[in-house]
Amino acid sequence: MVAVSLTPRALYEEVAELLRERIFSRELVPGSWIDELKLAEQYGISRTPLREALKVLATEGLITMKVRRGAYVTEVNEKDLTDVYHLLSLLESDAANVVARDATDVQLKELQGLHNELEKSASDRERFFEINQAFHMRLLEIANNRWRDQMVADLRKVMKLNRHNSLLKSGRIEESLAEHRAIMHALAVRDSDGAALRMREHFANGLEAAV
Amino acid sequence: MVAVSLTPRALYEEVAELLRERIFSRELVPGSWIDELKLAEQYGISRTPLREALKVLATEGLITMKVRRGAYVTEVNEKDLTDVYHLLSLLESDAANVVARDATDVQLKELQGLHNELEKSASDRERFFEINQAFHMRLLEIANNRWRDQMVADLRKVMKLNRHNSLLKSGRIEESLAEHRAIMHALAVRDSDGAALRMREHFANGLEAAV
DNA sequence: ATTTATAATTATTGATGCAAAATTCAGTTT
DNA sequence: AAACTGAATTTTGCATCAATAATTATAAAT
Repeated sequence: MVAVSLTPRALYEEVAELLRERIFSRELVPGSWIDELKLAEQYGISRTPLREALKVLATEGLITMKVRRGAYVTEVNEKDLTDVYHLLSLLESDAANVVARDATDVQLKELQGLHNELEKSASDRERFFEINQAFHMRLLEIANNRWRDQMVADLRKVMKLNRHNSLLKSGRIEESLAEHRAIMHALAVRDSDGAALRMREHFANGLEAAV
Repeated sequence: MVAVSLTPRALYEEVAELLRERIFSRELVPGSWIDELKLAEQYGISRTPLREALKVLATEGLITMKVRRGAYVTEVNEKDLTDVYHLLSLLESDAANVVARDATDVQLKELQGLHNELEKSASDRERFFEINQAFHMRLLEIANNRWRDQMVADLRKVMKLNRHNSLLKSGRIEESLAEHRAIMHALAVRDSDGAALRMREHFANGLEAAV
């Protein structure tokens, strides 16, 4: 018996995901051209779904397509990273603003629960980042704007093109925790401007580039 | 002799543009399924470039794809419009903030020039909207963040899916002009927070949904 | 020897064909 | 009459094939 996915994705979706992984792992380095024939052969598929996958990645910004020349992995320079990071900060701080204003008490309690988990995980760096990510994801979900969610997801993918996406100095964990505490407090007392401001500060201090 | 474009776009790009027009003109109404075969026949092309065009539109959010079911024009409800408009306001007000802080004097003079044109066009509604759009475009260009530009472009496309995208009551022109004047003043005196605030107010008053 | 032009090779873009899946319609059964 | 089963039709998804443009290599001319 063969296990079959409940929600079968199209082949081009699967391929797009595989390519993302290879790009993020820097097996496909920024600037290098994509060899359609070679990849199709590697995956044992034809070039049609591969090309469809490439178009998806192109609109995500991960690869760049040149007419009649093919596709190459997008090169992001320092300015690109700064620009993208700026937008992430803008979008997530706005999400914090919205959540402080509109979230239900139950939702705020949920965030508080996640934050408490974070406080307990300061010693375990791996777990700290896991909970941290969960917190930000949940915040976005509660802000309830699927268009923003999509934009944040795409921007984060671009950030991952960066070679040194490990801004996670262990010394930063304590500071990061303090910033998170400030954000959570502002959310809890429904200080929307304060929540947005704290989130921007949190980003300015540079932890959130990771993940 | 046949005129040939200097930068020949790929066929799927051309088709994507044609489909966008048909969607915006509501010839293809939100919710209706896309008939690949029929469209390919109409354009006299095969299904391959058409399908690639559909994937581009899908990532732009104009159409939605269901596995093994096909694609339909995205339906945007009131909440979607509110959400998208909120993000446009956020991104453009941030652009105003950045411009007030970082633009060169020459660039600010250029914006002032556009604003002066706008003042003179209050009587001609057609021209007013034209100049208005040019002002916002130029502001974004000067803010100099290609990722934001891309996001704003995509969000504006989604706004155009709206049936009543004519929030342009003629009485609003005078008020809109006053708001623009306030924005321009804040930019001119490099009051970045003020510029962002005025831009948000301008959006809150609802003109910028048009175009 | 260097540069230009032409030919050959390589790679991308577009068309066609085939297989698989989903929807629809008809027929039968409860 | 309504509902369920099954076949037929429609449509999507993938593969293969053709042609079109670009790059590289080779040859000739200045």
